[in-house]
Amino acid sequence: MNKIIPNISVDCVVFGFDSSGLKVLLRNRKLECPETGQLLINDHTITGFHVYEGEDLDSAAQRTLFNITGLTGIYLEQFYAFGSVERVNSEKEKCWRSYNNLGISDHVFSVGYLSLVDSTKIKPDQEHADVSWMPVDNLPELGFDHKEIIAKALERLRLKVRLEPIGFELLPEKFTLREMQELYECILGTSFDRRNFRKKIGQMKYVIPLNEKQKGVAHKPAQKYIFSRDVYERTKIEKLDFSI
Amino acid sequence: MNKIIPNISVDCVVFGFDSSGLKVLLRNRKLECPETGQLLINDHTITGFHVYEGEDLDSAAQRTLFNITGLTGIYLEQFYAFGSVERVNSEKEKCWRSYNNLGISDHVFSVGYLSLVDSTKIKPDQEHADVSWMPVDNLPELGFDHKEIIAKALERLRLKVRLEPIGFELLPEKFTLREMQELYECILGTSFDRRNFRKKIGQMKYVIPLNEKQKGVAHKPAQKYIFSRDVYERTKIEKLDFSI
DNA sequence: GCAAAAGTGTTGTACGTACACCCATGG
DNA sequence: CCATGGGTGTACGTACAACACTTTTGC
Repeated sequence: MNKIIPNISVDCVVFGFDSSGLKVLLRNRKLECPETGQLLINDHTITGFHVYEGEDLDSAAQRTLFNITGLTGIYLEQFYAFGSVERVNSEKEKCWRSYNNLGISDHVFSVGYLSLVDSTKIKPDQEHADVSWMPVDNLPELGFDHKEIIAKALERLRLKVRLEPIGFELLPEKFTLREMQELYECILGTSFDRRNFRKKIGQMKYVIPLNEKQKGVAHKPAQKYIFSRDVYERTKIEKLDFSI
Repeated sequence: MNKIIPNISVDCVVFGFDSSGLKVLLRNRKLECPETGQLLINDHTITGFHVYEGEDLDSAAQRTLFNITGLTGIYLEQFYAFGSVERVNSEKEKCWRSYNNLGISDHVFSVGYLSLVDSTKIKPDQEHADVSWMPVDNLPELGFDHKEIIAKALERLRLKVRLEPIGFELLPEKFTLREMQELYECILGTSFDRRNFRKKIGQMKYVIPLNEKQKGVAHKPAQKYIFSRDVYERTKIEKLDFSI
C-alpha cells in the first residue's frame, strides 16, 4: 500500500469541449451530518490526490487523471503551484477535514495540472456517477481554492492555445472546420470571420482534409479534417523567429 | 523561531544583465571533509530555502530573494514546481545532506521562482562573498537539479519577454536603445536590424525619451530612455485582439 | 582626423481584414 | 421549396524586412 505525503497534492483541471462550449470535469462533493442527516457540504471540486511517497509530481498527476477519466496518453501539463495558508483552512474545509481526515496536513501545497480531453471519449458511467462536465463560464459552487485554480488553468489554456496547436486535443479525431472555429472562438472569447479563418487553417499543412463528410445533417455536409502532430513537428521549425 | 517544512522549498532563479550578456546569480557551495580537509563538493546553486510553517509560497520566495539580494519590490514570478524523486538523491546530494542534514526530507518538492533584477543594484559585498553573477550560456557545475531549473526559467523568460514588457526589469532605470536591443537580442538569441528595432520601440508610448545623454563615451552619445509602467497599463488594452 | 557608435527613410512583400454570393443536403 | 450551414475570392491597409550614409564625440 502506498503511503501518501500529507502536505503535497496534485489537482487536475480537465477541460473538454462540445457544441455548447468549454467544460470542466467536476466531482460533486457531499457531506451529511451523521447525526442529523443535514447536508453540511454540497459543492464541486476538481480531482486531486495526494502525492505518494517516492512518486513524481507528473506521475501523481497521470494517476489522478486516469482515476477520473480511465484514459491514458492524454494531454497533461503542469501550470502552477498553490500554497496559500488558507486554501484548506476555511470553515467549510475544516468541517470537511474533521469528518474525512486521513492524516492530511492543515497546510497542503497543491500542484495544478491542466488536461485536455476529447469529451466524446468520456461517458458518464455508474462508477463515476458524481462526475460531470460543467460549463467554465457558469461554474457551480466550488470547494477549496478550486475556483482560483480553474481560473489560472484557463488563463494558461488561453495563452498556450495561441502558441501551440493543442486545441486539437479537445476535438474528436475527425472534426470539421466549423467545430475548430467554434472551439477557438470560445476559448479566446473572440469571433473570427469564417473565410479568413479557413484561409488561415488552409496554410497549416498539419490540418489535413479527409475524403469524408458529415452525414445526416440538414444542410450541405462539411468536410472532415484531422490534425497530424507528425507534420506539425516537421514543419514548425520555420516559425522560430520572433519579434518583440 | 520559524520551523521549516522539511519537504517543501522555493528556489529563486535571479537573472541579471550587463554588457557581456545575461547572467544568473549563483552561490558557491563548498564541502570539505572534516577529517581529511579534502574538497568533497565545490559547485554552485541557485538560492532556495525551505518554506516555513504557516508561510505562503510567494512569501517564502520573497524572503529568499531578499536574503540573497537585500532588495525588495523586485520582479518575481512562480514558473514551475519540481518534484522528481532523484532531485536530492544523487550521490553528491546524499553526501551533502549527510553533513548538513537539518531535518530535511529525502524527497523535497521545490517551487521555482523567476526573478529579474537590475544588476547594477547588486554589489558583491563581504556578507555575500560566495555569491556571484554567472553567464547563462556558460554555467559552472551546478548542484541538485538546478541546471534543469535554470533551463526552465530561461524558457519561461524567453516566452514572457515577448508577451509583456518585463525586459525593463533587467535594465537600469535610464537606458539607451542599444542596451535595450542587446538585452532582447541576447534573451531571444536573435539579432535585429537597428533601424527597424528603433522604429518599433518608437511606437511604444511607454518607452519615453529623456533630455539626457550618455557622458564620457568615445562616440556620439546616445539618448537615454525610461520605461513607464503607468503608460503601459493605460495603453495595453489596445492589443487584446488575437490571431490563432 | 580617426575610430566608434548614434541616428535616420524608403521600398517591396506578406499577412490580416473586410465583405457577399452560390451550393448541397434533409425535411 | 425552403431552411441551414458549407464553401469560395478580391481589394485594401498595416506591419515587417532589407538596406547605406551622415553625425557626434573622445582620443
